[in-house]
Amino acid sequence: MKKKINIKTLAAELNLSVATISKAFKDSHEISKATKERVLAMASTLNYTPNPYASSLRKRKSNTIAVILPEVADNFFSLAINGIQAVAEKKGYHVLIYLSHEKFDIEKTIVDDCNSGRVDGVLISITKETKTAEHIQKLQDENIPVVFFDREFEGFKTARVVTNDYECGYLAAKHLIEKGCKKPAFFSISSSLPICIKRADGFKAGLIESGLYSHKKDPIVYFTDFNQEETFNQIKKLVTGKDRPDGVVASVEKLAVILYLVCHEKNIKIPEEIKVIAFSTVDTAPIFNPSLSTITQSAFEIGKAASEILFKGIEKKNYDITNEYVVIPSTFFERKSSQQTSASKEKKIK
Amino acid sequence: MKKKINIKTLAAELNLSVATISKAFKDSHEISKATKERVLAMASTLNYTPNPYASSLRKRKSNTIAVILPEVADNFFSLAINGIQAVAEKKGYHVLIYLSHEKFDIEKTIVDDCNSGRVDGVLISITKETKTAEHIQKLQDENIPVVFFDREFEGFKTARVVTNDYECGYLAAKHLIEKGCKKPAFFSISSSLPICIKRADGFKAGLIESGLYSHKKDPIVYFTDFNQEETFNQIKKLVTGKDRPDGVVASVEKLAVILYLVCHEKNIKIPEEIKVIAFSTVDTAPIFNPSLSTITQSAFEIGKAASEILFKGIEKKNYDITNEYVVIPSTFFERKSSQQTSASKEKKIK
DNA sequence: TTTATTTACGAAACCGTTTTCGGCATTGTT
DNA sequence: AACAATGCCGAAAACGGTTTCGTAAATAAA
Repeated sequence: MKKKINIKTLAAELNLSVATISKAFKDSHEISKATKERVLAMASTLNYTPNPYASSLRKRKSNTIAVILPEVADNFFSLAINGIQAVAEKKGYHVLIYLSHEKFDIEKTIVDDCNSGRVDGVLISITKETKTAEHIQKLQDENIPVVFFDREFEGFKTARVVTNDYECGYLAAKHLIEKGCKKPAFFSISSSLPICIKRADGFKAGLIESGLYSHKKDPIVYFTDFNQEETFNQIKKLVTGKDRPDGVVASVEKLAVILYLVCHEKNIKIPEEIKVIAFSTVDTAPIFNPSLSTITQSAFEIGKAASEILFKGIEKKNYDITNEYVVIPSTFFERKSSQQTSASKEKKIK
Repeated sequence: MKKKINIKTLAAELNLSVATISKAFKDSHEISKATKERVLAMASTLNYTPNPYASSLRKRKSNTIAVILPEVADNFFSLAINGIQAVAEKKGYHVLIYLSHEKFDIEKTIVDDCNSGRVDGVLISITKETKTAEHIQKLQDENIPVVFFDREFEGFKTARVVTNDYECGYLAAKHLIEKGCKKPAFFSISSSLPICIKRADGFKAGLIESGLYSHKKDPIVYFTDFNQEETFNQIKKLVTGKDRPDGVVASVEKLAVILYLVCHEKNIKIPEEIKVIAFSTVDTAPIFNPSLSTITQSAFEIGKAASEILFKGIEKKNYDITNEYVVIPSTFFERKSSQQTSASKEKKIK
């Protein structure tokens, strides 16, 4: 067990004070060029690396940010992490990843921990269960900048980076209707998540505008449990039952995939019998059977933008980021799953 | 700007010494039950959270691990992160994520930084460029446990968690041949990454065993640049040229996806004209057009196993993990993309 | 009653940096 | 020659916990 070398041993080795070493490392003007070189040289031969925790303690600065996600199963968050990492790396920051697993309790525990000086800022996408922002307020109270990305908490004043969910929901509805759908449905995973509400509201607005909205039959279908099999059966029932939808907008990728599986099993033709559009960042959509029309969020850009705002808040200490509100529009990729078919064409002509 | 409360203010508030507070928090037997309760109560009303860096500095323990990945674009690493996080969370550890972007220089910088006491252990999947393990050796020298997962560095003594690459490559080759392929090819992304070499070697062994291996025409095709378009053209050329393969094993998901795109564009029928098997963890493989046969790594389990070994190394200080070698077998999902077709059947019969 | 033991707590050193402040040369200014 | 300015460096006090060691009081053992 060889002795850990620190700034003191370096100082002793060079017959300098620790203060000098420390200053030499940050290229202070107080230190002569010659001395700096000596220090650097010795540091490299001794394999010295400054202890980040001592430094953080003294400077009250961690050079670390936290990213709190509901889960990383989805491709969206993978891409977002890339975007975040890209700018963190450039700034010389470290990034801690936390998973809340869609549980509010876990989210709260994580957020509270972030309040300890461990991080200089936090990026968060809230869980489906999150109904209050008190825990996040506490972060703000301690002057730790927070920015929501993708999944925000409404009615709470913080920086946010989201996509144009309402417009996309609207666009999806109009598109399906234009392609001949009479009874489109919206598959949602939450009745409280703003991201889902907005998409659903936009969708509903499209229906209303086209005179296809009926209060008796809510076009929004909720899939709130996490069990894949359960969801599969639920969709199967819906899609094979009477009054089944002839078009579906899936609020998340997973629901579209399960819908595809059901249709394959039940031999229901997409898009002839049912048209599908999904909110999704999956890059394999073009090779689905049939290729899947997607509303694709710029996940990387969202992550990037969010962290850029965060760093503004971190670096400019008396700069208020809580008014920052960035909307990064998604793009619609029209593919076969929502194509007009001869069957629907005829109906339209009739 | 309200004053940050620390253990000292807590002590003052309660007329106790800081030592007592500190001990109360770790439920020391030296502290009476009554005092502990007073401390906890006051801590909660004052919203006190101990400073982790002060603690880490003194204890020489960070309760943090590093995960170094080449990239997180692939679904594999998303799942692996989940597995890692699952056990880290249980142990009360924090996880830092680093991306090397397949660059050795970046990897080295990251690894060197990990040598500062910032982390108690590191999980790493090396880059394609990594040809030496000196930087990792330095970690070991400082008694920081390291475990390779998925992408290991061969000939270096550390804990490793991998999958049965050779066997899978062999199996894939045999499967294609059995289904009627006469000229199968293997799409690789690296000629040095053990993971690719092993898969390719297994593949080659399958060919040799079936008498289909020819030295004149190496069945291993390399795609070493990162440009999607470039790769697309390369594959297009290969697949439309003369002497094109009638079967492909893709060493990574991305190559299979691009191959699909090429085939769709060029109207080449899968599996009739070319059969495809991919090493992939993508969960949408069943709904590809056609559904994709995959050799699926248990990414979550690999991450989980790797971090469990790592924590063994962290917790039992004089326990040598460098001999740990876990192989988590992948599972083969046979789907339509590698199905025997009437065309190939006839050939076989002839 | 005396002595040993246990219980409950405090004083102070320590972890490895950063930062303030002060001081001694050396150089520049009148 | 006297003084100010500058360049270069060191001593020491933080930062906020943890840990060792000591000790007074309370209890148990003799």
